[in-house]
Amino acid sequence: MSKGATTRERILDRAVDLVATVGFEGMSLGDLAKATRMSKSGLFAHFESKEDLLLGVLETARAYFIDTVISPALHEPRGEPRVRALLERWLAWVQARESGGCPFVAATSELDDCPGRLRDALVAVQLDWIETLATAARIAVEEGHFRPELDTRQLAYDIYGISLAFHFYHRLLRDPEASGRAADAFERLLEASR
Amino acid sequence: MSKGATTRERILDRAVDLVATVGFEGMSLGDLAKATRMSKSGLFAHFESKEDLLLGVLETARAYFIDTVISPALHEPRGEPRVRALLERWLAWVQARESGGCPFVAATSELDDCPGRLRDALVAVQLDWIETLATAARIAVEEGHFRPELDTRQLAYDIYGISLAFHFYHRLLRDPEASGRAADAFERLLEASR
DNA sequence: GACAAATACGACCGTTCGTGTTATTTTATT
DNA sequence: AATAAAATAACACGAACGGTCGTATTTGTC
Repeated sequence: MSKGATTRERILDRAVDLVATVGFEGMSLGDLAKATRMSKSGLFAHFESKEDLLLGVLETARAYFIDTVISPALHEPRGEPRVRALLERWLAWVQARESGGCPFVAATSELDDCPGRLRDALVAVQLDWIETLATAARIAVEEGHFRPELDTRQLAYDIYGISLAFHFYHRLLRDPEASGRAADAFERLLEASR
Repeated sequence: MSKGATTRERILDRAVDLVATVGFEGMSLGDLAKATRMSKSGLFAHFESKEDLLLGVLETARAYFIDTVISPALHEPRGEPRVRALLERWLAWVQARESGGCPFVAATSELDDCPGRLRDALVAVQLDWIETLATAARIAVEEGHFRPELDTRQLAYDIYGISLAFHFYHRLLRDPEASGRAADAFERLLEASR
């Protein structure tokens, strides 16, 4: 891989963390230059615009999310264990990124009213995640772990809600019981799905 | 009331909408001046700093939230009807603010990592809301609508999750079924609480 | 080691940021 | 109608913004 591509990746890696902390709008090229110890112009030469950079950030975060949340969960046995792994990995993903939390959650509030490629990319990521949850639930129905008439898309919604509530309790309220609350809600949800 | 105080309120009213759309960091004094058709300096004379202005925005939004969500719900009969009213009014509150959604949700992602008076004020608002939910649930237990051993703080968490999932489905994904999903989840939650 | 290409740099553009200071207009009181 | 006070505007400031440009430095190839 060329040196340029390596640098570009290094920039994007740093940018993912920065964006999660200060948001998409909040990250300036100057900040990112400082964080990567490059000059602003040298850094910017790797991208054709700031939007292009931010799209790169989103794509990098997406790849990282797939690696740390989705792929490992897909190696769990089909059915309920896989559904369980998806939520648990997501909670761990939020807790691991101690500063900033989930970059997609952070991005949502700033982008939900800003039409554009960036918003489209974010919607795609979120729909994909919800689809992953629903599919895992459908497999759990096929495996006989869940009731046959279960509305799997509704289950995806429910899990999504548990996740978001955890994110807010944990990161804004700093509630030490956040993960306990999430676990409690999730277990009742699984119970009701069987 | 003096003219100055009137103007200050007018500014804050406009600022609440603007903040919900572009976020706390995203709203500049220039934007707000344009929106209120005032000069930047004439506007700024009503506040001693931008943080002071933003605190005013938060307080204004809080008062508005109490008027449109909490107070009407508290006029509903004690017990389950009141719990139901709280969620329904919250969903309506999000849908009514077509641009920006709930300003508190918008503010959370930007402020959860920024210690300061602004964050403290936001946490207070959210804790107050959660406490309101939990109290309404506790009353429903007293009234015999809900099971005596129900964990009412957990119920508040669950409702919080349903609300947030609605916010994201509705505003980011523009899912027309968002409110149906929320209603479905809520009815099951109530059922399980009886 | 020479040379072209890739990469990074410092300086700088016009604009906007938050925030002062000063002047002008509007309002309230006599 | 005159005047004091309050409210608004005009203007300037230094810093930071996204972005450009010409130049220097590094890199890979012969």
